[in-house]
Amino acid sequence: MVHPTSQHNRATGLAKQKTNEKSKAKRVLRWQRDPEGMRLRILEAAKQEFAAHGLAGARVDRIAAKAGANKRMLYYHVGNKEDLYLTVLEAAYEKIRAEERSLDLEQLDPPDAIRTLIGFTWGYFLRNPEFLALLNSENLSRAKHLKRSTKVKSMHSPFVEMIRAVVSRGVASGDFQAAVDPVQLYISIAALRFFYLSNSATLSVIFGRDLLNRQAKDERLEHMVALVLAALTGRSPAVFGREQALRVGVPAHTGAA
Amino acid sequence: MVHPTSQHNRATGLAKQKTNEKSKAKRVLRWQRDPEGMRLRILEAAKQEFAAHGLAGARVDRIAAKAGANKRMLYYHVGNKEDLYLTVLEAAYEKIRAEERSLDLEQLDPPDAIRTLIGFTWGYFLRNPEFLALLNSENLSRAKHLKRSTKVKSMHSPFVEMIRAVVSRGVASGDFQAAVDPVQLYISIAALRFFYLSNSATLSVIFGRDLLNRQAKDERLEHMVALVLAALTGRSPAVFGREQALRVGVPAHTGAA
DNA sequence: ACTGTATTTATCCAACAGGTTAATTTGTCT
DNA sequence: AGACAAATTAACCTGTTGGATAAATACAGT
Repeated sequence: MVHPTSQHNRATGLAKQKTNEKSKAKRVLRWQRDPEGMRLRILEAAKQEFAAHGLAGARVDRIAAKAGANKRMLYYHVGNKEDLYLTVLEAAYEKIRAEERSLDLEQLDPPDAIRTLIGFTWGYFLRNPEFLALLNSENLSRAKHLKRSTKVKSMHSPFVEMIRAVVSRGVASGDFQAAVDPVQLYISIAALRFFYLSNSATLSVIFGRDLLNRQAKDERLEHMVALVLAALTGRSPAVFGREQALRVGVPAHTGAA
Repeated sequence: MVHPTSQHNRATGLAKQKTNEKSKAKRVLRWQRDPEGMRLRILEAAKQEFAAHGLAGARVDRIAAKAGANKRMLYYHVGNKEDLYLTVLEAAYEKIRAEERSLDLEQLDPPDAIRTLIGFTWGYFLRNPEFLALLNSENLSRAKHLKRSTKVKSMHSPFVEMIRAVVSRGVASGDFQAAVDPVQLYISIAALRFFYLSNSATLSVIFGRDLLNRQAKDERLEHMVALVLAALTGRSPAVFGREQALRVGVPAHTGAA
């Protein structure tokens, strides 16, 4: 019955402060209006929930609880479950596109530009692991929702053009030997990081080693950069992947998936 | 009420043939026992269902219907939903491991061995698209089920060793310039194909072009082989990816995801 | 034919999940 | 202060879903 801060302490401001000890219980603790904040909390909670359980596995009640809100609020502020899902997806794309646009490769020499590009996206996905899951979820539904989103369709990644430019410069300068379809290269770079992170759970079980600790992640980044640069420059930058990989051999487990 | 062939025509043999028109309706059409067949149909149906909708989205009733069975049969023959899921997963791993073992690279010179390896796995995933979805599903649940499966954990892929051997030979023969950690290379090769196929739905929307038609798939295979071989040999095998990629430029859309 | 067990079917159910209704509270404008 | 819209809450409704029960049927051994 008591509205006040019913679910969470979503103290948006100077909310509760015992106020007047006499006034009816109803008025001791108050909730405040905060539509924008509420909407944001809902979207954040929904992102976590959808990322953690997928579209079908996500629970509307859990989202509400996590947002310190009421189920009715979701419908009031966003719409039904699928609307909510699409909104989350669109926000995720917007976020990554915005960060992508902040990257400037023009000053760097081609190999460094590639290094920077790979390092940047690697970092982004490490910082935003939910995005991986959201994309997988959307692919499971065969992009059904994305197709309906004119918003996302209009948000082109600047990376394809960046890659085209860098490769072009690299070929001209002699740094790179081969011309590559920038879309293919874009996909390949995305693949190298995406698969590793997205499938780290199963891969870790199969290989019997943790692929997400600091060292493993560093090694992976090193390997990806070396692989791509070796392909582009035609000069394998020393032994790539783990140093002494072949001489020393690889740990115990060596399954695969 | 009429048991006979109630859901499907799962004519396991010479099932219905109008038999004796006089005998009671109950006996006109008969179902036959076929435990092994039933189990297989259930697993196949379950594989499709789990691949299409994920673990949470899968519906036990749909699996039963698709298997031409009854819901009770699932519990009788396999167990509850999660048991069923794990069984499907284990069967999927068994299948790919079996095919993997059939691949013999020892006779081929190192570059051809790599080509063959990539082509083989590419083909496997094209022929078995459900496996992609199953793996994604399992990663969504952070390999919770795999961890419980001693079966899968003991099924090591022969590919890591094959790659180690091939790279080793390649370095010795001078075909390859760099030594690579075979596990990293294994993951990278897996990544190049997995991401492309698994994310083709969203990528197709973003790029505004179909990534799964014949030509696109051929180009992708070509690109993957070229990328890996260029990195290993240090000799970019001509322009890789799409011929004239840079000169001609790339189609209309060029977004990204 | 007779019987016990394996296999299969039809039916039911309690929990759950998404969505809706209606009441209550808050802030703002007058 | 009063009124009206925006925001929030609690309670309810209904179809679904995984799972369980119990009855029916088939088959093998005798």
